[in-house]
Amino acid sequence: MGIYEELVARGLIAQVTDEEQIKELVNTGKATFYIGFDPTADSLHVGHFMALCLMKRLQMAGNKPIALIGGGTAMIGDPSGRSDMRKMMTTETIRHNVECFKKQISKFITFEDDKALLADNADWLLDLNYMEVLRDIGPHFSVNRMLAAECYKQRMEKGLTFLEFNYMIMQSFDFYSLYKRYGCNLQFGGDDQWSNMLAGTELIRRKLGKDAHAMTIKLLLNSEGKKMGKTQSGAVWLDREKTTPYEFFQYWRNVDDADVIKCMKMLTFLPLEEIAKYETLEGSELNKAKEVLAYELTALVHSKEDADKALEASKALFSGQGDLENMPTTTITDADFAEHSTLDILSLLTKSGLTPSRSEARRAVEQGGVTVNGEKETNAKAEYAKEAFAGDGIVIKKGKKSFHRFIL
RNA sequence: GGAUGGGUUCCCGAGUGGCCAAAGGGGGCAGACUGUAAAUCUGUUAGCGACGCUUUCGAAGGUUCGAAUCCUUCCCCAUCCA
Repeated sequence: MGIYEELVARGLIAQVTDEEQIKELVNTGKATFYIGFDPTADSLHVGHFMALCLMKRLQMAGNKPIALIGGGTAMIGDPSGRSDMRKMMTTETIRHNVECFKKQISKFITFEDDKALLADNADWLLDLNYMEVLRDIGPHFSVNRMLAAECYKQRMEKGLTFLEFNYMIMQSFDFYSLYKRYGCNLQFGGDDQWSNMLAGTELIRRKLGKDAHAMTIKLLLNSEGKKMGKTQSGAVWLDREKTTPYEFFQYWRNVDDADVIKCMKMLTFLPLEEIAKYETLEGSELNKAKEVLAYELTALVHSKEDADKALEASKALFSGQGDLENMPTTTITDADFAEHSTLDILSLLTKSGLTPSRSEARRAVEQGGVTVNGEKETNAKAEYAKEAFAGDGIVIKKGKKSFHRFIL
């Protein structure tokens, strides 16, 4: 089975420009391909992770990846599939984000021995001359066709600015530039990028008379058709400062039954034969698969140690085995007792981040959602003296899944 | 530039002088049921020293005992016209 067939079997491929040619290119390791990442935040998230995995898979099959950071395109903001305009980012923010991206990407892809390239489209986009671009590239884009593109559909109702309208042209120009510079002949991207990517292959054909290809990755959607990797508090980040390994682990441990196998196929490097075994599991048995999924991903994104710790902690919390060491913990200091000799439960809940405000903490307590050391606590005025934190400390549980430990 | 309709809480969307911290839905959180799943039902969903107080309805002023609601100016968005 070639790498292309494996990608298909994993359900990663959504659309391709020319299946036969791409298969040939990729299976023989002759592809020089790129995936673009727009630095819209200071950390990559799960969506990027899938793209990075894909790069890695293809790299292992002998192809050469180019990770393109959109330091230039981020100045515009991709309107694809969005119903409102992105916030314009300052140049400083973009520069900062680019640095963060570079660091994270290098963790996944080997850049040694020229096996991969890291590029930033700011290098060629920022110095463009407007008139030259208009005359050089402009004639090759039909506004009629652009407006018909799927990616602008949603914006036709709400309004689309000229700034964002240009995104497609810039992305096409990227592909064209990479083709000329590095012989990049294949572009990967999320399925929402399809229109932009096609425009790129077209530009290359028109300008250079050469064939380049595009291939989109299925977006990681859950069974309800929503993008995965999002929680109500934001994205699931790959940066441990923004999403702790434990939270990351828990996110995957808690996916829907219907999504486990799909996630395994798309995100992990487990052999397909092994995944097939999990596929036969049913009902509560699927929890095993979820545990494996969470473990594998945590190990990939963070480290094996982090995965072990997260697994330990989750066992300690949910099945009463394992030890407390790896649970999210806050150390209480004397300063915390400076004003009063005791700490009340609402302070503990907010201090730990279990609740965002004291009001919400109060609600949680009064509704019976909080336990302290395994005992339900419904008194919002409960207080704890310093001695209570001695030894193993105090474990506060909010709801079924959030825990926090306090020690001295 | 002109005309018209708009900007309400996390989102959508009611509300057109006091009964409004603001209907309803979505989402979130919690409880019951479960398998750390889904579905369902129930409660809850601005903040705080909490049967009271403070801040909120695009922004700033004003009228009024009292404003999300009325007036003025400004900003922004959509549609049509130019």
